[in-house]
Amino acid sequence: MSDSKSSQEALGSLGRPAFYILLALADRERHGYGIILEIESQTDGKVRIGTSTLYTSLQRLLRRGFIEDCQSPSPDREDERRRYYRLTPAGRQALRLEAAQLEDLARMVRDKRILPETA
Amino acid sequence: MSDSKSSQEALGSLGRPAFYILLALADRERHGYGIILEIESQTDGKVRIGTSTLYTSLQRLLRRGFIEDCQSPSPDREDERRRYYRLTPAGRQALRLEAAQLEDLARMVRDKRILPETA
DNA sequence: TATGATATATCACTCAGTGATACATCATGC
DNA sequence: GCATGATGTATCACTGAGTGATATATCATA
Repeated sequence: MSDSKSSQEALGSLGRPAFYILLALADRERHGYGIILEIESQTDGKVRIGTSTLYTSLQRLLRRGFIEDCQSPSPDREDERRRYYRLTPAGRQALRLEAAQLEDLARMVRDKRILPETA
Repeated sequence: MSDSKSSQEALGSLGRPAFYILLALADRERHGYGIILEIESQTDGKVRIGTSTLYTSLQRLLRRGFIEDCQSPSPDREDERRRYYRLTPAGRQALRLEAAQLEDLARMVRDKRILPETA
């Protein structure tokens, strides 16, 4: 094999659940359970993240520096159990990168005419 | 947790490399190395699948019944080393499903205005 | 007949996703 | 007061996907 040097990787390291999570945090900070509900809402109930997926993903995203803990947006009258997360600049950057790749991919799909209708 | 019954899953089981592979096989049968080149070509060299990723993915896709072996499209003057693959109906179905999910995701990205430009 | 591109394959490792499970707290009705 | 269901966070153990490294064979060519 030649593998033209720096091949092997370059595929974007975010899994789908992780991507949904970052996307849910794109516009504002949210707490874990709120992320689940946001994803469910945004996808008309089609995508449901389980709690194990959510919290293990959150851990990994924290470790990678893509998200960070933050204060509740409304500190008064707040549920004490909640833990809030927001995107870091690195996380936003990663999300942009993934989003761009996704757009490319969606374009490829359209070009290959896989779907009956794409309009 | 309540988890509203049939949660936990529903996320589409195809990883990105696997998706690229199925997409490369959407219009015609190809051999392994040809799939690598097709992906590289379709993405302007941005996405490069390594051989280990390719062949282990092909094995899994065979096992899942998403692709199958087939004859060379031009049996005369053919490289004996090549092994050709094509989509099965199940594979095409899986690809359509993934593609539809991808379109939804791309739409969500556009709605959230993650990218500076989407037009 | 050496070389580089083409071609397939496996191993071992890592990491992400996930079902099962546990447990705490909030809001509500009885 | 207290049971209940929704809300909320967390961990364990398992599976499965992706991948760098490596090996090997054949093709085209110079």
